[in-house]
Amino acid sequence: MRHKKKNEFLTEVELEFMSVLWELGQGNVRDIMAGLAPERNLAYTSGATILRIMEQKGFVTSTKDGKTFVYAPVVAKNAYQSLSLRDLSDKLFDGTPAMLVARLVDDSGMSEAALEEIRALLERRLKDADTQRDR
Amino acid sequence: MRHKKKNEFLTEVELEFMSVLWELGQGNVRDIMAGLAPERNLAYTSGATILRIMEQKGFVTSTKDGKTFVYAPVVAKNAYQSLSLRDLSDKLFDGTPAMLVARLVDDSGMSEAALEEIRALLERRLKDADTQRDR
DNA sequence: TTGGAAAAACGAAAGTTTTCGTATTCACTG
DNA sequence: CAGTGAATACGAAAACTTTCGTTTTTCCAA
Repeated sequence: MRHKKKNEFLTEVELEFMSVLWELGQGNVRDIMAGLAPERNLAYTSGATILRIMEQKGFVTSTKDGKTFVYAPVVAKNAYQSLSLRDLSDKLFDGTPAMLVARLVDDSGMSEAALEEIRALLERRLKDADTQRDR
Repeated sequence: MRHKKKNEFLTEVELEFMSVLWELGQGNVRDIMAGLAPERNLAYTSGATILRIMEQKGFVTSTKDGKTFVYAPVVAKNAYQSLSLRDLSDKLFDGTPAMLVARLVDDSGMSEAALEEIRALLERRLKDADTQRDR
């Protein structure tokens, strides 16, 4: 017998929907389905079901506009990005984010400009840390 | 009706097993199960089934040692890391790896040491790029 | 050579995900 | 105020995941 596991992660389809919702800020079933990939042919009721489930799981909330539900994200995209990165780092990079960046930099063909940008970001971040420590 | 999707990604449990296998290089069912988290109590037959399925899916190969299967990874850890990063970047960071790193660095959970490590890495990478360009 | 231990083969059960059909509810208009 | 079109509610089917029990095979030691 398996015990029910509570998962803080979105499923594949849920992530599709949530991505649109992050983009829109909020929307009803039709709004959100309109934002999916065009080749995605999903029955209206399927979309409604997915959003209902997402609300059950606590990923979105809804308010009523007339008879229609308007959904909004509960989890911010930033927060979910962080969560996902921590998860990936733990599971696949021995919990060492530096290794993750190394792999990414080694094979994503990042432009020199992009690398510079990241380095600048790091320096700013490190300076902040110093300031904190020395205070 | 859903159409059968071929997934190049490991499931949760498969990743647990594969991680051990990457560590060991190769191993039989007992070897691999011994490498799982200690609190993981899994029947022997479960482990055997998981590895059989992983072989069906093409994630591992096996050779026989007497009556025992010895499994080895087909996909290298590096390659799988890259695949996973590309996937995450595509799905959650608009296909922009720099944004991924930015989020990682902004994430307050990172130690100063880890930040330093990443900066060192980037600097090395940038110097390499310069060397390439100036040649 | 054979009996027993260990491994493999197989199937099945329970949970999750994805999809959609049918039934019901609801708001508005004629 | 009833009818209709749109939305929700609900359940169920199909695929996939995770786990394990039972049966079969296989090696080897007494």
